[in-house]
Amino acid sequence: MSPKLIDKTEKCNEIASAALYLFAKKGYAATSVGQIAEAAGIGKGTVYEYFPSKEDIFVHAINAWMMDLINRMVEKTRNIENPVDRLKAFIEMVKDVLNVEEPDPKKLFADIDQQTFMPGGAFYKRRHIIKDMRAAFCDLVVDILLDGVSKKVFKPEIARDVSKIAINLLAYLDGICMHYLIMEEYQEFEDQIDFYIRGFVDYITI
Amino acid sequence: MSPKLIDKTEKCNEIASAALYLFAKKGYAATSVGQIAEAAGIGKGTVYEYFPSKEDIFVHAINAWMMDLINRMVEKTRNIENPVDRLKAFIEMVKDVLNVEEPDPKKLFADIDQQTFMPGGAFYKRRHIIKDMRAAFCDLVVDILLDGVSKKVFKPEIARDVSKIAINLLAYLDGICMHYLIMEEYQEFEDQIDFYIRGFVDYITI
DNA sequence: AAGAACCGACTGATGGTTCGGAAGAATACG
DNA sequence: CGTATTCTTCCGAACCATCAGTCGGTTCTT
Repeated sequence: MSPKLIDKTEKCNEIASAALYLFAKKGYAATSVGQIAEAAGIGKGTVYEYFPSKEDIFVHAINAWMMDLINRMVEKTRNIENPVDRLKAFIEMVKDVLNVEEPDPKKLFADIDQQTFMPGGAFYKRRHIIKDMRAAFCDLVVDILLDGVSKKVFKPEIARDVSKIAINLLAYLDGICMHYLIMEEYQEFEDQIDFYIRGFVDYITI
Repeated sequence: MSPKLIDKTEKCNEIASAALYLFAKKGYAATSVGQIAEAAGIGKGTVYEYFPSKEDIFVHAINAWMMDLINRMVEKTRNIENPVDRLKAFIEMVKDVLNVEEPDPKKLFADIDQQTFMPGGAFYKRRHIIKDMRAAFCDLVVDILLDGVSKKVFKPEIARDVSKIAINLLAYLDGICMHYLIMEEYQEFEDQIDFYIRGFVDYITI
């Protein structure tokens, strides 16, 4: 009637986790379902007991990865009292994400864009997932900024445009990270961010 | 001895141009060599008389596209006297690029990143092409800024950090364009840029 | 007639998805 | 207690579709 019961959710996570590692290592297209199965220690057919398609594995894996990322960022910056330090800690985390070697995050980013923009891509009809992720990052920055305003460290007038400012800061970080990933000069990358953030902090602090 | 002579270069450009249209419409992976041949009005085998591989078609097509883009930008901004207007004209062109409908540029950008970051990608071992393109854009911005300094419209002290400033501006534009492409809200996009540029111009003008 | 230009059928490899059935565990029954 | 039954879980061989790239031959120009 009801033999061997398995925690489907847990197994899904295991498969997605193994898959994420491969996606980050070789890219989505170059990773076959057979390799995912092998990495997860199961048979190819079994994968399809837990996911209807390769695309769904990607969506699940990326979703978990991004959620984890944003959670860690919120956690790490939550208890920093000084708003300027908190902002800088956030930026430091953004920089750190890029320097993970083994499962290479830049491949994940490239694949996410690909799957978001191409018709038929895994995220093409689930763009809301990507949008929600961006919104979560934006919320964190807004929170840091408003915290600074309430502590009388940042100018009160930035509260009015706080979401514009947050989006612009995130856009800059996005762009400069991309610049670094292409140009591959870490020192320049750090200098650029320092230069920018100095101006930014000057602009928002009282 | 020397029969039918064809302008190889010209034919290469024709094929690449037909290919670019398809790449921008359906993406690199979803475009087959057969479709490129059909679009160019030739047979599949003929394509291989002009290009050794599909990847080379992509490199050639993207190269031509980016060159044309940068040339048009230089051309359009060359004769604007007022440095602030010139800067704004440049930004206007960047915005315009995103709004080309038919051969969708965002798919090209996604494919370029893909082919640059993935081992074995068309640009993976030719990253210098992408780097050079970015450098060309940077040069244009630097030129605009220094022109403004020499015309006593922009602060003289920005000359020292002019290349840092240019890269940061381009990074911001990159990032905010990506933001727009994902979020798909044009009004917000324009407001964000306006907001940023107002601050930027304030910061650099005397 | 020589060689440049062209062509599309063919090849070979790849990889997502399906499927028929094996292995195993809980229950039902004799 | 042992056997049959039933349903879950697992599996990898086989199926199928898709192309990038090749090749042998045709057409065209000089």
